[in-house]
Amino acid sequence: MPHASWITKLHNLVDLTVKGERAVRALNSSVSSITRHRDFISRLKAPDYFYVIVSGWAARYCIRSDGSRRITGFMLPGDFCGIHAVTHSAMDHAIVALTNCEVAAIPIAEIEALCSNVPEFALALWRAKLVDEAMLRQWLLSSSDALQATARMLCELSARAKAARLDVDGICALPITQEQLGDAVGITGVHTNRVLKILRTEELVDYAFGHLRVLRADKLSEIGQWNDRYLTPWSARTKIY
Amino acid sequence: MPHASWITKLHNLVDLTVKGERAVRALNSSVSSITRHRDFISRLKAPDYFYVIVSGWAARYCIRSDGSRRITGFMLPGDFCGIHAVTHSAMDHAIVALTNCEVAAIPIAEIEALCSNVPEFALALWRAKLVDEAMLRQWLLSSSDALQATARMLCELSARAKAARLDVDGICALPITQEQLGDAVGITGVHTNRVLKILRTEELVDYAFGHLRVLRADKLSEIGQWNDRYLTPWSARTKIY
DNA sequence: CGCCCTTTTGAAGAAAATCAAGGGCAGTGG
DNA sequence: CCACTGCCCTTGATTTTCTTCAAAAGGGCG
Repeated sequence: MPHASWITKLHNLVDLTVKGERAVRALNSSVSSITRHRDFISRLKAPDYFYVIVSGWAARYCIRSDGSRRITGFMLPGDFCGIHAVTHSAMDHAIVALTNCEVAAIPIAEIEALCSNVPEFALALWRAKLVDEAMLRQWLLSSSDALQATARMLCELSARAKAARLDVDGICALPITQEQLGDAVGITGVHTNRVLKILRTEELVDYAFGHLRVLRADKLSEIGQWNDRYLTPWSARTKIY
Repeated sequence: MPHASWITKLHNLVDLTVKGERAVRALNSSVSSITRHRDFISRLKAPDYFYVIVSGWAARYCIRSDGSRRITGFMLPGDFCGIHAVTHSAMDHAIVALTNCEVAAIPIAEIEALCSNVPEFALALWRAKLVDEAMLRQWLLSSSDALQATARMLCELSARAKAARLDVDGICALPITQEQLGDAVGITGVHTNRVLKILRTEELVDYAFGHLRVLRADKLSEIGQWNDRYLTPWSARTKIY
């Protein structure tokens, strides 16, 4: 069960041994296609499987009482979810396919066995969760300033797309609407549009529906008060920050 | 090494067996006193120990480039931290004592051994982390409305204090300033004050420095769009939401 | 072509930040 | 004992930011 992007992700997370990689590839899973806008993990119940995104983009989200939506995390190919299933916990949020997706569903028992037999896999799960959490903290951190929050979001998505090798010549797919981006940043779609206009006219990014190219990574990071440390906190850094 | 509040917390998280509880009590740890406003886990490096709050309040926080602070999580007696140490990861944030605290430092190796020998302890760590993450999502959800966010925060803190048995006759200690509360809610101290005034004049809470009593839990929950599901997602609920 | 979805822009209004100043209370020291 | 100081709470006035409401323009597709 290859799913190259997942293997890439795991290698980014830990030193996956040959034995470990073999065990991951040997997992039973069934891949299904999810159409755009459909939830594949719903709220209030424990998910039935552990899921890995094979292709497409998904998002964690909650609906407010006024009907508005807040996206609390993006999931790219190689990303996985379903820890709630492992801990027999009900979801406090749902996960929706933002684009048409292929997702691999893996039985919980297989994941549990893998955690016991391949220690670095358990470590990978922990690290991935710590990164998820760090991203949430970063989102909270910049949530008070729309320009900063948007710049930060573009930096983060661009970096994650690069890490997942989803970019080609510096251009990465960003198959989401401005409204969806706003739902994640915490601002309205209208305001997202205005903020993106600033970033474009300042020639910091080349953005249009479907793709993103960061033109001035230095400037964009500065505006977004962003750096990539929190995405791989386990890697030794020689740089002084 | 009792630390009753930690045992209580673990029992809230999982069905801790007698053997498991004995193993937890047998842990080696050294308790130290942290004076108010001092960091006991700093940013950019992996913590040296796994920590359990014995008494006092602590908080996870980040500093923005303009010098302002965002609190991204409160820690009450019984709460623990240090997963970054277990995964050999650098912290993306720091943890500060909001009041004078006693914290128990437990060597990482002891925690790792406990995870191997007491399966429900490992599960407890996972569940606690899922709750931390759910809290962050909730904070993000309500971050656009100060009244809602503040009401929600008071609901959450009150519920957590109750769960940790820190309340007496419905009054729980809340030993933090309005500015600290604002740092957590994501608004200025001045605005926090105005919002609290509303909640007080509406007679929803009895709040003053040091203590909180929720007078109208129903109303407060409604304003804060809050319910306690995300705090214990593993417990079967018969209620229909 | 016409429809739907998305983007874009304008104008008015609401929410929160900022700036500024005063007040209460506890601890400190003359 | 009382002035002084520091910290926190409180309130008012002004300004900035973002939302809301509204409308029009672009683009892909049956």
